[in-house]
Amino acid sequence: MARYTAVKGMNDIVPPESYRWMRMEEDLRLIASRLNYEEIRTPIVESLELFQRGLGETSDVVQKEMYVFEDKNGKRLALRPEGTAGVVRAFIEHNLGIERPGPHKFFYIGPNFRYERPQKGRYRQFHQVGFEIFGDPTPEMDAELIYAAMLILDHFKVKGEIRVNSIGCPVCRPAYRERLIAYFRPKIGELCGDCRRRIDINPLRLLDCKADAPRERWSDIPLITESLCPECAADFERLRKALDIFHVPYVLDSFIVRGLDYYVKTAFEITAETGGTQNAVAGGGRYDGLVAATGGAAVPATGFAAGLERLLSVIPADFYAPQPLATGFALFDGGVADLLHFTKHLSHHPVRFMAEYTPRKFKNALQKANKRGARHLFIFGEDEVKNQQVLYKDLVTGDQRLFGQHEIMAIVMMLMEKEVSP
RNA sequence: GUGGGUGUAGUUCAAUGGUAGAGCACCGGACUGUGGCUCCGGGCGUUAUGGGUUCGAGUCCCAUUACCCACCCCA
Repeated sequence: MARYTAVKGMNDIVPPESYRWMRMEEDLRLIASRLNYEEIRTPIVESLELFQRGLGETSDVVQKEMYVFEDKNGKRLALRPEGTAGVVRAFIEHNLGIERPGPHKFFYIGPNFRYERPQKGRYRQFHQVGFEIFGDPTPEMDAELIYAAMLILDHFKVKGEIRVNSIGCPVCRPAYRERLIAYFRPKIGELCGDCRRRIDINPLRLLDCKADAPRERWSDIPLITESLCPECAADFERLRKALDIFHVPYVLDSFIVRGLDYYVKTAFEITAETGGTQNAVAGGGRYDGLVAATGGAAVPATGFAAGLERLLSVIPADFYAPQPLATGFALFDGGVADLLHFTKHLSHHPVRFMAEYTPRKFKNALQKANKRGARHLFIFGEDEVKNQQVLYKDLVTGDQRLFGQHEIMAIVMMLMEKEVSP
């Protein structure tokens, strides 16, 4: 019989890697909570229309990357390809903007799905953490958001580059769009096939085409930052001042664009050495029009998402050291009951412990403990059981001592002390 | 959707076209309650699948498939 395998592009997360995931997610939730972002959990399935509206009909995600299906009623549904649309829907549906005063800060963590060809750092099921702020129009809030992204990077000891841009608004972007088309039209013969197609659909995307590498080839490409309307230009200035106050190290990059239609003004991206070409670890910006476009009030919004696979790939390998393992063995049948009691008592304390109830010879217990990578060994042999004691051995230092079987607190204290200063 | 690379034991890898192997891991045993050993024993694996060439294919050719990498796109 053929063995079952995971679906292409969808990966199991198994030990020991799953431990790093658990810890990373714990830390992300903690950081979010401290900055007063509240968690919001939305379904993985939404109506197809929500994404079509929100992300824009011309985006690649909507056009060819979504998992779309019908339920038994014929309703068109989709696996979420990103997190923002669902959060916006929930924000509107539950009147979260009305019952409490803004600004409203939310975060989410979870899987997203896109039907793309997998490669390093890109999977069909991938995971994101996202931060979203509703009800605040200020570029200062954008700056605070970028600062939060920076805090996350710093926390995980990740060296990333923060690149910032303004991509204008419905007032000034159309004019820039025309300038760009006018600039590239005469050069159309020099462009790659994709860009020839894109020039009328989404000319902004020509800017980050890797095949054409426009920024190296032409030095006089019109820049969005030179075409901003007075309001966008002023906001961009305020953004930069606020970032300076936060001491966020950033570089201006006029070639940053966003793949999804809902973004305006502030746009930013964080790249890091992920080992592949997929080096964008996080990205986001302002999306003032999305809430209204989704059927809510005219609520300004800003946010970003970070890819967890990519984030984890740049977190130093030794960032999370597993808690030292303690292990217990009985040396004869009469020790098993005591070992069971010991397991039960230790389970109430924050120590990582596992027992094995097949009696072993002392030597074999040592070998087994070593192979398992345990630091601490507890032995229930004939002498110990007779005296209601347990033998403890530190497998690293070789030290050993006897404890009374009921001295659980003393044992726990010792284990925790060793954890702090080995 | 388009390219390129790679598929041999759980794993890492061998095997000039001529009998499919090793290390590690794993399981069992020996070694009287003190170490990461040592020794002994344990693997017929449709060499990814299906065709073809050949006296003979893990090896060469074709197709399929899976994985990886890249394009594309993005987190």
